[in-house]
Amino acid sequence: MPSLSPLVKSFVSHFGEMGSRWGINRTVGQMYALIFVSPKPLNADEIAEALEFSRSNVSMGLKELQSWRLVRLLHMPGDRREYFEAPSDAWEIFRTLAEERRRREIEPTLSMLRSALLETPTTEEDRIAQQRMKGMHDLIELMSTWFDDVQRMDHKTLAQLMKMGSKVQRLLEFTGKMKLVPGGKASA
Amino acid sequence: MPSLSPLVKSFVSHFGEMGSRWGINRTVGQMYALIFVSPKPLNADEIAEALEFSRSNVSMGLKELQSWRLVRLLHMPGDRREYFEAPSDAWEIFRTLAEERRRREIEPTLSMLRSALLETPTTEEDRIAQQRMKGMHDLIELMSTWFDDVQRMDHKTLAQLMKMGSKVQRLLEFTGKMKLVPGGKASA
DNA sequence: TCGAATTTTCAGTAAGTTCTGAAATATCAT
DNA sequence: ATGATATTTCAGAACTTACTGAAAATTCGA
Repeated sequence: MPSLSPLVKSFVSHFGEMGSRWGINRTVGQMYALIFVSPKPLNADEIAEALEFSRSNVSMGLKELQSWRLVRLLHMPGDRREYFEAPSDAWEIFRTLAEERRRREIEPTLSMLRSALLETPTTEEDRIAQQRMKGMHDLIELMSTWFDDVQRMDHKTLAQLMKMGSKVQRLLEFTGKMKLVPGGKASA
Repeated sequence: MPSLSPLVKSFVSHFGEMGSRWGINRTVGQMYALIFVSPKPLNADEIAEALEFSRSNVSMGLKELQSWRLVRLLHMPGDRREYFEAPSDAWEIFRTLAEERRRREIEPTLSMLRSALLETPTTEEDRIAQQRMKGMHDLIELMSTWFDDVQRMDHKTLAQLMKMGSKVQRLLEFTGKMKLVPGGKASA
């Protein structure tokens, strides 16, 4: 993997920048980008060489990418080194990211909010604060369960739905005038 | 705003931590949390005192929050100081955040990907790299326009839709068997 | 078990960021 | 205009995070 093509170089460096706006750091972002576009799995030395990072930095970075489940570890027959590849399906990546962020950010926030909502407010200030926290809690929870739900749909349906965009609204209005038969089939 | 209640304190400090996993820094996260739960608009001195930050740090932080459009500047009659409040509607906050992230992260990424896709790949490696970038580009674009669309729906409908979750799928399957009349109404 | 190949750890340093106090600037009532 | 009040800027200090090289640990074939 010696000297990257300009195409790959610009992709890699963009992900470096973006990564650092995100929780992930610049070099880790670059490592991910490199693995993502690589036609074959890469080992740590190849990554270190291509990006000119120290071997140990690459080792740390790979650990982090694994903790985000963004890369998969695998072995090549007859080679003792560890190789890494990234899923190339964008939907899958998105799902993984969403799940991890949920676990790391959403869940802790929900649980903080829930315990705040259990307190009995003693002052008017606290009453109002709690009210706002409730609004935030409810929205996060709504989105969260929606996401769970939707995540279980297959790509095709999901894509179809997204392409409809706000047209679902009309559909919704229309079907509001029908009764949905309990068995799961609708009838006019 | 002297000495925060424990309720507010824990909310504020959680947002400090969370903020720093995000692009925003710890103190800015705390300032936002404080403004969000406050029953009335706050001025810079009140924030500095409540959180024990230097006045100048508060000034910088408020600038940043304004740049994210998370707080609104306002004046109190007969008071020369600037006061800040945060929208308390969680949906509105969510929309604002989504718009800002889109502008700062999604758009630049899309444009990087688009220009990468215009290149004619010279090697097999680049061909494959480009193919993966295309997958990523298409997904981001799909989500992006979907988001635009959905954002224009009113809260009620959106909430209704989200509460349905994956049940929309059934609806979709069912209506797939109907013809949608061009005029905008559906008929069986 | 040995030792070569590979990966991980970690202390120290480099680089980057956040925060402060002091000074500069702006705003407004008089 | 003046001065009192409010806000911003900015250089440097304090703190945090990222990165490296060297050493330690692990793995595995022979």
